[in-house]
Amino acid sequence: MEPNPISETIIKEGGSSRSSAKDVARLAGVSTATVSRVLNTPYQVEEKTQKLVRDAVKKLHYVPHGAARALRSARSQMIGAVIPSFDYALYARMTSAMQTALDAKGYSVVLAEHHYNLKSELRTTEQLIRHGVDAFIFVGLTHDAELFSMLQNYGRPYILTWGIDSTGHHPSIGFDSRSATFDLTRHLIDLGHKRFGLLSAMVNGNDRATDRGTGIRTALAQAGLKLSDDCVQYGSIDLASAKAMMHKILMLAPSHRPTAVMCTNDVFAVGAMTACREAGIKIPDDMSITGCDDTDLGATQTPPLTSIHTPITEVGLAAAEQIIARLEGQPYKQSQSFPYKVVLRASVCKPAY
Amino acid sequence: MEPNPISETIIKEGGSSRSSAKDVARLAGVSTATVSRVLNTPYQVEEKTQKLVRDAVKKLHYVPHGAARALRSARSQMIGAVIPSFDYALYARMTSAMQTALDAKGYSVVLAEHHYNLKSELRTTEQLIRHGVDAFIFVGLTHDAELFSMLQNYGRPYILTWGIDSTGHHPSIGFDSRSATFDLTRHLIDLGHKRFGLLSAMVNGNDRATDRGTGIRTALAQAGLKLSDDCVQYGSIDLASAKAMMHKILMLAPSHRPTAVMCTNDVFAVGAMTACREAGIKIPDDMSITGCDDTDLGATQTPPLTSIHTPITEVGLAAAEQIIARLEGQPYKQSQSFPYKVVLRASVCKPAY
DNA sequence: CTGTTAGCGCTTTCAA
DNA sequence: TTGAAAGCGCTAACAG
Repeated sequence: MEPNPISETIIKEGGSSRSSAKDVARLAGVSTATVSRVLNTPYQVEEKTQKLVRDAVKKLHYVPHGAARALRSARSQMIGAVIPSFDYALYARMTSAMQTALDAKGYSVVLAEHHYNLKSELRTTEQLIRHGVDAFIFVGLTHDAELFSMLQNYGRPYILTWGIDSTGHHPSIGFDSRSATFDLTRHLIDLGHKRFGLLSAMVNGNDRATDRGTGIRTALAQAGLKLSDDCVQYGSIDLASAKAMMHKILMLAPSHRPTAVMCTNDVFAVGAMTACREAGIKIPDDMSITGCDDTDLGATQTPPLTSIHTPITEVGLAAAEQIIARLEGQPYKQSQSFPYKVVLRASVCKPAY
Repeated sequence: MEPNPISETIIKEGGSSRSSAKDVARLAGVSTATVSRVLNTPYQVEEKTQKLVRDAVKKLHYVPHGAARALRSARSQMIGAVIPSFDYALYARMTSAMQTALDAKGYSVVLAEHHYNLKSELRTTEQLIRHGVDAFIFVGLTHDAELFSMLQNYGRPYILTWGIDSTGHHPSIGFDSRSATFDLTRHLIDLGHKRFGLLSAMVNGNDRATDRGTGIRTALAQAGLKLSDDCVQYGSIDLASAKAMMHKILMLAPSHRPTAVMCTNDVFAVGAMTACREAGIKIPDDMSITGCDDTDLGATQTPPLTSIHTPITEVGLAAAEQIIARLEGQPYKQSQSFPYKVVLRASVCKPAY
């Protein structure tokens, strides 16, 4: 008996192994090229043939092989998001916004954290390039120099977020952190505060924290004030570390102790509030406290935290749109700035004299 | 003049386009097969040759082409994490834990959200399969039936998290939500509460919310109590929605109004606290409130929120380890359960009579 | 509008 | 221990 080609087809249909374009082509009675066309450039194929192919695709549960497509077309449809940390609500929210926008256009998000370490960011990005990621979104303007040469070398478009690159070297989407904290500091100065404290994220390679600090110092300097060294604490972004930092400030002699403590993020501010509560220090009467990023964590405190609303969803969406525009050769803006908003709440008031 | 093959090599070295195994082979004076061996099975290559190749790799900044490798070896080293939402702190934290563990083993995490929609989860997973993702981590036990057949069809290993599959059909890593809320409810009953309220996430396809509700109802039933319909509210997981839900409950006649409101997550609980504050209802004296997941958001409230500490970092790490074990054919446990912990804080007390 | 053919960059036999 | 050569599944160029 001759082997029957039809029975082979039938076996394939029921089989549980992955079906290929070849299988679809055979079932539909066309060539693999036509299968590819139906999926990628359907307008080049006759309606009737399309239906034939689509039916076969459905029947076989055919899903094109991404790696093969990526290899052939040099495009993987994957965007890398390289983020400092997932545990900070705003980074998570930005990623979420990006993912939604990219998913809608058929791109997938490949995710990596670098835990505020620029060398780790470099290594991780290299990994992603190796995995075939087409383009990148980074947080912040400061990065390892090698990062940019690597991206250039592999022809990978990228966008920096959370800041605006005034040198114009890199495409960027963000907001003016410096001016935001400047404004907020002015407000505290206007209330009559003279002695300030600062809880800051480690500034090493973290331009968001650096800029936020700079905005504060600039405003103080203009008012003839300054931050004394023992009123400035640096730490990692978690509540325990924030409490410890604030505790140190509360140990200062009352005549030295700040009447307002500003924080480069809401987590620090909430940790500071907790430390004050535990020490019996009243907020805002004995101590004014401000945060940054306007998270739910801060907004729901008692009293609610004064903060700066950063336009992070907008940044995430814009970054997604722009990276697609670059990838698809459409026009795009070199840099975009979104407005922040100072949100005054009951965690600040005039200093007690 | 003859074209000079050496100058061609020199040009390649300085060029900015991506270098391939061929380029490395040429520079090292070996074949591409040897380049591949040095990178993947170095013990098969003589030390001296290895050095030659590695030097060339460094000089050319060679990074293997992931798609080509994936195509040839049918493994992309990418793990898909399909998560309900990034905006919920605990999912972000789990993803973070997974990413750290997977990154250490050379795997990348590809991320997707489905916004609590199982059909969207199915579509998104198909996308990821198409992109060549090797294996998957999902949240929850309830999924579209087609999801499992698709995974089977494409031979993709997966793990369900945040729950324990008692049927043994699917590998799972999680904790016993039902028993956790049962315990907490018992505590409130012991305090003397008789009228309960519940703020729950939409239970449609969300087994975490379903189980949490079941635990509560079971404990109440055992004590001869029940949830009256107008004391149960369903909504999406954000503060505004939570406040609105709690507001409805506060509108009930005082004789009908619950003395304790339990929530299937901390966001709801904090929204409920806010609503109470705005309505002048004292917590815990006039109203006891409980959450679930023990987030910073709840723990830093005034008064601090009673909640359930869910072992989510452990789940994330274990899921990462297990998925690698499956992928690499090592032994693994079919299902793992981690202990939760009820965390009693000042947001609950005896009911006022 | 559709089929044929070549080849993306790598890994993996098979031979030497 | 190494090289030559085949081919993973797909898309793009070229014919027809």
